[in-house]
Amino acid sequence: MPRRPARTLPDQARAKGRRETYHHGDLQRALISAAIELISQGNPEQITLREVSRRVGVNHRAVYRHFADLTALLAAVAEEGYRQLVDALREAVLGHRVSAPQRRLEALACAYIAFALDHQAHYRIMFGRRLNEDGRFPVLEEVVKEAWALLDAEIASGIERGTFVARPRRELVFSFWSLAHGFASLALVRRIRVKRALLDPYARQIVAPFVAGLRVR
Amino acid sequence: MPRRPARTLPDQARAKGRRETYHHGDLQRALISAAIELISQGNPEQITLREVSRRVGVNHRAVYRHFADLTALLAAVAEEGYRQLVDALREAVLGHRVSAPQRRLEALACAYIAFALDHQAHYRIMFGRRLNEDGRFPVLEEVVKEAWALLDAEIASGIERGTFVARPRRELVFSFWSLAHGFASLALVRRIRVKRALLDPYARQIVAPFVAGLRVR
DNA sequence: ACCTGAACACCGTTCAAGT
DNA sequence: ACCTGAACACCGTTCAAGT
Repeated sequence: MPRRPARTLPDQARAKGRRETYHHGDLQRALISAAIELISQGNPEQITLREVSRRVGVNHRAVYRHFADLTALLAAVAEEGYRQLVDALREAVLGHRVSAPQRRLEALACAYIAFALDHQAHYRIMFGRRLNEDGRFPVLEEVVKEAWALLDAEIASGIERGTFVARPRRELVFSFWSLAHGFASLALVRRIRVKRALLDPYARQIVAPFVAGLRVR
Repeated sequence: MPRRPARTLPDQARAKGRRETYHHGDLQRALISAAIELISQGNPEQITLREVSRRVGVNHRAVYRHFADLTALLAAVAEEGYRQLVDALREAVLGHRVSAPQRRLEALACAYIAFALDHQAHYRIMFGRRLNEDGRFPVLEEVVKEAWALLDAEIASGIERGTFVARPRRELVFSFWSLAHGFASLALVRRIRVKRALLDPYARQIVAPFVAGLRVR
């Protein structure tokens, strides 16, 4: 458990020996981190305002300084998750710069699904509920678009090379995303049972018909 | 709101003019129906033991006669959902008895996705959480297998006809299911925005690369 | 500006009873 | 057998205050 940084406690407070629960760091950041740590081995439902603030060491009311409500905190957690996902996907593409478009798509699918399985609760927060129902979290939408752009670039380059069929990219990206997300999501609820060690070959098999269908004939 | 069947109220109770909240019908069935009705226009989270029992007109403790806990009620709701899904899928296949295997798969995908969109909260209960973590609901697993069997039969017949590649059915079924579930699930959280009226052509486009990839070359 | 404390209206679940 | 009622330990959120 990360200790509160003993930074700028008001002198009065320190003198009185009280206010030990004041945070005075980046409380917003601390709350998000605590929430993510809280679910690192567990369920999304474990994120409650009260538990998270307890972990950070502040009154549960303090959360409302930085988040309008529980949904806002969850949106911030989701946002951070999408950022991590984008990083993971980017790394996967970078590791396959010289591969054929088909292999690159497979690598992308593997990275995507591995992320979901390795961050189960986090992934479920990212995709389990409509968090942005009223359009309150535009930044969240931005980060999602980054992930989208990554997939889109792969499809685009495959089409450009003449390897993939020249269907509208939008369709193909959604199709690929549905496939990867569907597999990940079914694996998370154990409708598909996969051993983590065998994930890569399994994921490749699942993606295979789609990738084959992309080939120009 | 369905009224309690005025059946076998104990005479004493009737005489005293109390016990009006006794149910004395098929309370189990009534609770499941009330739960499903409760979410027919709304979120899965609206199902609470207290609200459901309120709707049926019994004390919230009465639920525990028929369900071990909230999860057990949700499992029953999910079970009923899978039954309805199987019916919808079966109807779709029956409507396309004479079509080519590719068209039949497309029809199946459309029916699947339409079900998810038309029963959003119900679908999210079916696929949103691991309900059967401890293997407590074997019947639930049975119904899921029925859905599986339907998809499997389609793939099998396509392979048998020599239309689909002879890959292991397990792989192909999971791949198809991932695609359909992924699309449905992304549509539910609005990561994919589809107008309900345009669902069928849209779904067909999403499934197209997969179906193309199934073709023997 | 930032945090607290008490209060409100909800939960699921347990225990001990009523008919 | 079946249902109730009070109690417990949780929630998210609101209001009014403290420093």
